[in-house]
Amino acid sequence: MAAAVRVRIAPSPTGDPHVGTAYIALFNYVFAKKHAGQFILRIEDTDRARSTPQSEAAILRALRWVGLTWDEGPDIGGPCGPYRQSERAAIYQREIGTLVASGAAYRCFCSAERLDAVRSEQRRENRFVGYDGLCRGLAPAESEARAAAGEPFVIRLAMPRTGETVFVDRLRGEVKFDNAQIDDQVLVKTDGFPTYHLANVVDDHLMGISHVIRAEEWLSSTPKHVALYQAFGWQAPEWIHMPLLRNADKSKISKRKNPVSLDYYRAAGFLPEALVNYLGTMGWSISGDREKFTVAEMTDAFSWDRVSLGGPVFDLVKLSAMNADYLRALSDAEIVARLRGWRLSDEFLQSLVPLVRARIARLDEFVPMTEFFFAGDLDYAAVARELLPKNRSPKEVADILVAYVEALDGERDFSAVALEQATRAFCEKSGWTTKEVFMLVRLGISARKATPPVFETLAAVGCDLARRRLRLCAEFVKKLPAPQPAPAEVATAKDTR
RNA sequence: GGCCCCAUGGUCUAGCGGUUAGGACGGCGCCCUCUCACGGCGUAAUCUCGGGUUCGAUUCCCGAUGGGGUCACCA
Repeated sequence: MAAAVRVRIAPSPTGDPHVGTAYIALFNYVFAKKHAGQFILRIEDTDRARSTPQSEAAILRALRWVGLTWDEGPDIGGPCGPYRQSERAAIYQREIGTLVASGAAYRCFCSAERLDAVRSEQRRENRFVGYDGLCRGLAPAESEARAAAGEPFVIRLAMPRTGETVFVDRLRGEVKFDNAQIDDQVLVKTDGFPTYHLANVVDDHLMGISHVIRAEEWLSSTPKHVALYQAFGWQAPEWIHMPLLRNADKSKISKRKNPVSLDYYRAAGFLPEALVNYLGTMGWSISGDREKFTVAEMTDAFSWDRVSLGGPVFDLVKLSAMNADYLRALSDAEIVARLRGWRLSDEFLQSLVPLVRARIARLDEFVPMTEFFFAGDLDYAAVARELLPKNRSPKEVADILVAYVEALDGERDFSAVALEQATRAFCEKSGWTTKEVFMLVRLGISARKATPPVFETLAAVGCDLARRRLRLCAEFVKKLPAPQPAPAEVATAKDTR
């Protein structure tokens, strides 16, 4: 008598659609389908400073692109809506009320300064770092009075101070935490919005989530969630923490060391079915000698017993090889259709025409002139000389390129006008001349010293490909030999290598 | 640093007490071939270490080491 399976993916719309979201979504999706359950999409936008509707839209689009469609979600509704946490404020308010009333949670009036001071002292003394519980002893009447008087406060969970919290992770077995090691987590922020911990638990319960399948980074906050379920008197779901995708150096996958946006993979010409297959081989195997499978085949064969917990390194080379397999299996006509759905669309070609029409004398010049708009990674060897402006070292150039990419990360508007404005601001801040930076950007995104205007070009290349190329370009520059130092310096340099 | 998780070639993995430790990517070599690629064949490369348990440990237990995560009014 297996209970109904209801699982969810709960992304936070605060940036690009993340490959890790697709990874976790895949396992949720497959598990749901395996057990004829529901796969739910819930948008966790309680960080009102960072959440954006554009990001939410991008996440939905990307998840659809990889084919992981949901049974309930903010766009299609369902019996447990709304599916966007920002629209569920009344629910959290109601639920936290019961916790405050029962004493399982309490108001905390401590200032950020005081919390900082407490924490830094704890850190200095190498002790457990967490809230010291000052406001926990406040008399209910005083707490009420101060709140009524308009004093700002957060609401914290009153964690049990003794004993231990034990829960079962489906993949690891029993995991135990000493309660004294668990912080009195903030559940409601000063702005009245719930934190992840509260909203997540309340929604999972109200939406009937049976299995929480999420990334391992959540493992150490699970005892807080377990404590919350206990405080509410609710039955906790089953916990399943998937291993984290890793960079080549084994650290948690990150945009500094790996393309991480699903939009990049689409723009770079990966097929969604290949990407999703590859993600299915991260920490999971269908059998000993097979690694190519569809989502449907993965569903048929799925079992948690086939999960391995060592954090898998995400390898673009291996992904590309798998992508090649999928590509070759397509018919000629299908490949043409894919190309048209990618960049060889009328729409994209038309967007390029204004950039080149004044620069071409014959049609045949269009292709060579626009070649880099249709490429993935570029080779900078031919422009190596140009990449080092006068009096700039390889390291300086590499650093400025990386700084520029990071500045671009905050850019929501990727139009030529906005990009020019942002880039000029960047130059002002960094002290580099626009002449230097504009040329470096041009070289980075095109590997050419002559192109249509940089910002139009940048906008057309697109932010995902552009970021990838600029980072690669930075790496290329870093390896360039430094310009010839003055002879005197050579004579005295002894620690060159 | 405290707490928690993890550990098979460079990478993804199979293995669930006795195997010549299997497959894939990548590397190298050969074949195919007008070139390149595809394809085929071959090859080098792995059980982190130390204790147990056992007739026997890659496999089970403990410890060490190493790696990772987490310690926010971000998720």
